Amino acid sequence: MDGVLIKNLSAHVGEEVTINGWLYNRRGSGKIQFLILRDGTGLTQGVLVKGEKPELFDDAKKISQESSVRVTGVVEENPKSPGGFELQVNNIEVVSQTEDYPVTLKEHGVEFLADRRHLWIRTPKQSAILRIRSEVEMAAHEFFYQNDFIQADAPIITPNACEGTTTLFEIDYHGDPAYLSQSGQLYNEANAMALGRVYCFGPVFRAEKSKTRRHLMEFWMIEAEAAYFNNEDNMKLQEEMVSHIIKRVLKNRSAELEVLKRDTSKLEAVQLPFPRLSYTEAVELLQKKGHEFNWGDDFGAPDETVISEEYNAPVFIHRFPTNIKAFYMKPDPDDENVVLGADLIAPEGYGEIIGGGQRIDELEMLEQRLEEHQLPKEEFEWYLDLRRYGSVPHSGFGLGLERLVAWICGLEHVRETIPFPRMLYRMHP
RNA sequence: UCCGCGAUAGCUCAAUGGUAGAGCAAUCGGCUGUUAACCGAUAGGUUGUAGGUUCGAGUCCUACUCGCGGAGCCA
Repeated sequence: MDGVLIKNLSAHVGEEVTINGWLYNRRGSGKIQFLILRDGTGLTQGVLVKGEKPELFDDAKKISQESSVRVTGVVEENPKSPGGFELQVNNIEVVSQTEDYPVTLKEHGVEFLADRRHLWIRTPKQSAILRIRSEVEMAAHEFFYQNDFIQADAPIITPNACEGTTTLFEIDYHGDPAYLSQSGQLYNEANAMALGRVYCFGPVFRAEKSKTRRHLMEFWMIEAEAAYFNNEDNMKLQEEMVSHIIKRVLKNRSAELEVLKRDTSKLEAVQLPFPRLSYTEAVELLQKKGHEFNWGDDFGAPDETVISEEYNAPVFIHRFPTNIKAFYMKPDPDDENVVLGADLIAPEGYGEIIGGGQRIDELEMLEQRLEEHQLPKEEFEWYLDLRRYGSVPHSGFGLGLERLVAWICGLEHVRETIPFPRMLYRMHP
């Protein structure tokens, strides 16, 4: 493919180049027109003057919104053009003419856009979000590699529930029931005993009928697990990762954050270390602020928002009551009523973005927990083997990619952070 | 699953129980530096579905469908 990407136009001033893209919009008067072009890397404009090329000028007038075009012209610097550079057009090849494009540049409602998600993602705001999502993903991979983690992906089809609590999507596995994974954690633990420090990154599925701005039925989770890490090591790893991701997005995606009108001072304010609050301290904070809350209850979304508003960085809440957490969470030796785990709550009311903790490494205690949670022991024999053969203290966490991206982008809803969201009552297109 | 709100032109929205309208998009025309360009004209409707109240229903009532927001659960 010949051509230059719009984001690289600044390196070609004075040269004739070809942009391979689509007609985003057209403006102009009777004698001059501006073709606003997009190619996925940005926007620029092609300029046509009637007096110079009357035939090309008239042909260009017939090109409709979102037609695919290859536009050739000479690059000039111009502050009035989107991106600061424009093309003095010499030739246009219409690759495909579009008829009746449904998504206009004016206002649309959520339902209309969601039904046309495959076209909605072409708009500047949506493509900016998706570029930031990609940047977050790359930053996470980069962070893990810099810290000697190996990517070891977990299976998506699983024979049983990971934690036995959440509702699962059931599938027919050649006659046997199987389930779409809600977490790669148990497999991560096995991989960590083999490779030391591992992470997996993939889609997970929750069939629960959650209907809020923070929930998807299918979402992407970055999960890490490290042998010989205690809960403190684990929290340190998490805050360094989140900090690394934010720094890289600020550095490489400032143009996209600007398209989203994101107040980046909120992101720049995030400093290490993140504040740490025990569950008990968090309960006291809520009570002090006049909220009714009893020790032993789990936090709801409004409670998380109240706590997060106290800080301008994500905040860890650690040592939750043992009986509201998953079966594999290790009790604190100093207080068996609480576990060595922590949730990371994002600022500005975005809620929990990470859940993690130290895992039970003693065989007997884990067997007892499986029984208490009424989980089928035979399905977990392989998991118990990890405690039989060379068990070590280990910790890990899972980060919800969409919630992190929603916070970084300052979005109202996680549905815009993934190209094709799967939500309660909506899985088209 | 529960609570609340909504559905009118392609889109975004108006319309005291009394002739369904505007902006944008579309189509046609005008305009030599536009920035969701602008200006003029044309066309565009079984008011989500079914029933009810009324002389008369977009408007009031009932049911249903679909959507949105929130709760719970979680990331």
